[in-house]
Formats: sequence, structure tokens, C-alpha cells
Amino acid sequence: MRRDIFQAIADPTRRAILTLIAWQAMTPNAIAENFNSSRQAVSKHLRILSECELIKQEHQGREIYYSLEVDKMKEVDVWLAQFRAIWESKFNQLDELLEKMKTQAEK
Amino acid sequence: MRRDIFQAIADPTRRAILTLIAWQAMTPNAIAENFNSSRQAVSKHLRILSECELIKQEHQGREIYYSLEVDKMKEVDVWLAQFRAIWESKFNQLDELLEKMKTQAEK
DNA sequence: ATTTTGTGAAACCAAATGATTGCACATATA
DNA sequence: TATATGTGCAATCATTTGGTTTCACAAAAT
Repeated sequence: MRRDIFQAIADPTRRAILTLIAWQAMTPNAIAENFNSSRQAVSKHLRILSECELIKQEHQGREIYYSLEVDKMKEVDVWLAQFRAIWESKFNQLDELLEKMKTQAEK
Repeated sequence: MRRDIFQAIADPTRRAILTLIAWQAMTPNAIAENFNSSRQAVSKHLRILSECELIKQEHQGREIYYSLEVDKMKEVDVWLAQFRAIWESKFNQLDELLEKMKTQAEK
């Protein structure tokens, strides 16, 4: 059972959940109202997101508020950095320039 | 059969492939040498990466060179932007400051 | 012309995934 | 105290996934 952030954000429902609770904590029921699948299905998604620490819980009476663990999202950013280095590189920008000149020359 | 970039980068082997060919195009055989799985397994990964246009092919005789389609990687970056907005926000930085003050006060 | 090499595709299989249903249990509310 | 509510967990199931094996075929080498 793989359980890392990349596997976690692979599912579109989980990505939607992350967006939903990004700015404000929500209970499982409130979250589930936004989807077509059952409350239990959403609950399983929340467990997966919790297990890889992309979200955190805060108990309040019998309600549980889930919120984003924004620092964990940075790990995706860190992985992405290696590619950002490429698309921001001079070489790549030169490529684009040459490509642009070529297509314009064809007109 | 879902086929989007997030599902594509969910697999660790595929992420490794992307890193491997990021700066220099490689043939399937050359790529496969870096992994324990079979050439055919790598070939399937390449197909998935191709289908969601994260990589591109360039035929050269009977060899095929695969290289990164770096612009496609930007889509992950676009999605991540909404969370970057949070971790760069004043609110979040204030949270961290308060947290820091609290832990220091405990010492 | 025959053999070797580089590659993709199909068939098959075990394991993982995402969903549903049914249940358990703690906390509110009547 | 009895009932309703909010939630997690286990069992089950169809589908997807990632891998291997086998085959096909075109391009290069002999």
C-alpha cells in the first residue's frame, strides 16, 4: 500500500477536497455534500490524505474539522523545482525564441 | 482509463523517468537500464507519459528518443499555485510567527 | 538474404484502488 | 434514558494498475 503525496493527489476527488479545505477547515459531512459519492467514500479519501499528512484534524465535540497541512504541499513544489529550473533556463527560452522565429518565417 | 498528469506522476518509476530524460533525450533501452523492471514495463510507462503529453518522441533510424515536454509540467505548477498563495500569504506567515513565539515561550 | 537489434502491442495475472453497504461508537439532544 | 447525529472502520466488489511473457515488425548489420 503505497502512501505518498503524489499518489494522494492523483485522485481528482482528493484534489478537489484539498482545494475545498485549503482556506477553511471543514467537517467530513460538509465536505461530502460537495460530491456525488457517499460520505464513507469521502471518509476514506480523508484517511488517505491524513496518512500522508496532507491534512490535519481538529476535534470539536463530536465534529472533526479537517484542514490543509500546507507545508506538506511544498513537497510537490520541491519535486517540481527541478523542472522549473528547465523551463526557466536560458536554453529553453532560446529554444522557444528559435521556434517562434521559425514559425513566423513560415508565414 | 484516466489519463492525466497527476495520475502519470503518481508512479515513482514514471517520476524517475521524467527526471532521467529531463535534460537529455534517451531511448527506451537506455532508460530501462536504469530500472529493475523489464524493458516492456518501461515501455508501458513511456506510453502513459506520451498519452498525457508529458514526453515527446523523436525517431532517428530505428531508435526513438524520448524527451520531456516541459511545458506540460507547468500544469502541475498551475495547480500548485493556489496552495503557494496560501503558504506565501501574510496570514500563514503570521501563524508561523505565533507558533514560533509559543514554542520559544515554552522553553 | 539472413540475422541481429530496437521497439511496440497483446494476453494474461496478482495486487491496488475507489466505491458501496452495514456496523460500531461516542457525543449531542429530546 | 432514549433517540438522533457525526464519524470511522470492516467486508465486499468491480475496475484499474503495473508487471511479465510472448509475439510482431521494421531498421541495421552480417
